[in-house]
Amino acid sequence: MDEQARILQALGGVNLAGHSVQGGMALPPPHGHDGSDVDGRKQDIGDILHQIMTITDQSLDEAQAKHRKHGLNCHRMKPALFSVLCEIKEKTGLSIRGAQEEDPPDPQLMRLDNMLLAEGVSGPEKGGGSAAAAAAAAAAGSPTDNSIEHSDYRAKLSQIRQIYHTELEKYEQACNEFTTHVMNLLREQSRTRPISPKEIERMVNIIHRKFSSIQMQLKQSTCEAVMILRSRFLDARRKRRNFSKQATEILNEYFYSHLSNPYPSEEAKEELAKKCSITVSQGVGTTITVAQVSNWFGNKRIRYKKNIGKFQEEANLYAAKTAVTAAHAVAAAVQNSQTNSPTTPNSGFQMKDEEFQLDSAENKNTLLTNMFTGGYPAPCYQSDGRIQ
DNA sequence: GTCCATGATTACCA
DNA sequence: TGGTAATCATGGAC
Repeated sequence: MDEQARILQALGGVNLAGHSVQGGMALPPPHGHDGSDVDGRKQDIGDILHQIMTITDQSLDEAQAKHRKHGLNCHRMKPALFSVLCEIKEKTGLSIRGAQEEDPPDPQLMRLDNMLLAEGVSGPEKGGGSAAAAAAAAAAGSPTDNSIEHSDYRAKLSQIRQIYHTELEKYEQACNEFTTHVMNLLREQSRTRPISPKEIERMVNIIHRKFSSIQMQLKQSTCEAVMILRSRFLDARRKRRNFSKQATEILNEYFYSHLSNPYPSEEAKEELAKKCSITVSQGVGTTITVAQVSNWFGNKRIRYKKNIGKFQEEANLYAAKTAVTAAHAVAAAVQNSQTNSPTTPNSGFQMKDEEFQLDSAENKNTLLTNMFTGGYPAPCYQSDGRIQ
């Protein structure tokens, strides 16, 4: 069965504008005739169908050039045939839509959206991702010494956010413009060829899907930029900062005054961390955590043990400093007529490493010698080894 | 750019 | 679980 015959069959049962129905085919009576000339009408319909089928195979310009468009539009059979063609096309379109619509949400897109939202790039601006920056910094173990880095991070994140939104706006604008253009074209063409509103809608959806994929690329690039930014600014390893001079002095004082047992307890570590962090409020240092104190002592023990000679001068220096501090304390005590007899520093500690014990014992002698040749009394120590 | 100092990380051990 | 040793990676002086 050829196309024309199929369409003619499809016309069966369709009432065209309330005209009479004959033999399953609704046909309008020819103007000025009684409608008995069936063969003539069939020929008429055949002609118009042929013209329509031909014109759909041609470009609009080509069709217009041949003045067919106007002729067809003015043909008395055009509205009826046109609506039938629309109906057929609608049925075809439905079967295509059934396979294409109702796509599940793309999990990759969802991940990207969630990440952009969490980083403060998309969604409402909430301080440019400072929460994310703070969370990452806290995870890195330095909770409050990141104000400068945070401001840099926020500035960069704000730039990313701005670029993202600008690009997104451009894409949306381009999408809208293109959609409008295509819709206008289709509406224009719908006067000539059978294009239903649903088909236009389907085309719009296709366009939106295409632009969505472009948007996804934008989101992916933005996420990558944020990840790079995070690793640059917030990665703990990259963010290593030397401790302040004051903090290093505090730690060294403790280390050299506890040389025979340089293993501060948790309480001592906390106290040291607190003492070191106080310098922050004076604006001269960085906050130091208990974990960092542990790291520092770990490194110090290893490096001291590896090269005692190198650290000898430093040890003497801190021994002298400790002695001075202790002398002041003792002087104050004497003034109060409270005669507390100082205990021997570092007494009663168990060494964890025999080799280290020997080295430290030698050094301890040096320290004590320095203390007493300098005329300073030994410092007072608490039971846990802390200086009073 | 090189070199050294140093804070952080990791694997391993007791 | 805390300490050691090796190593990485960065800061800073030169």
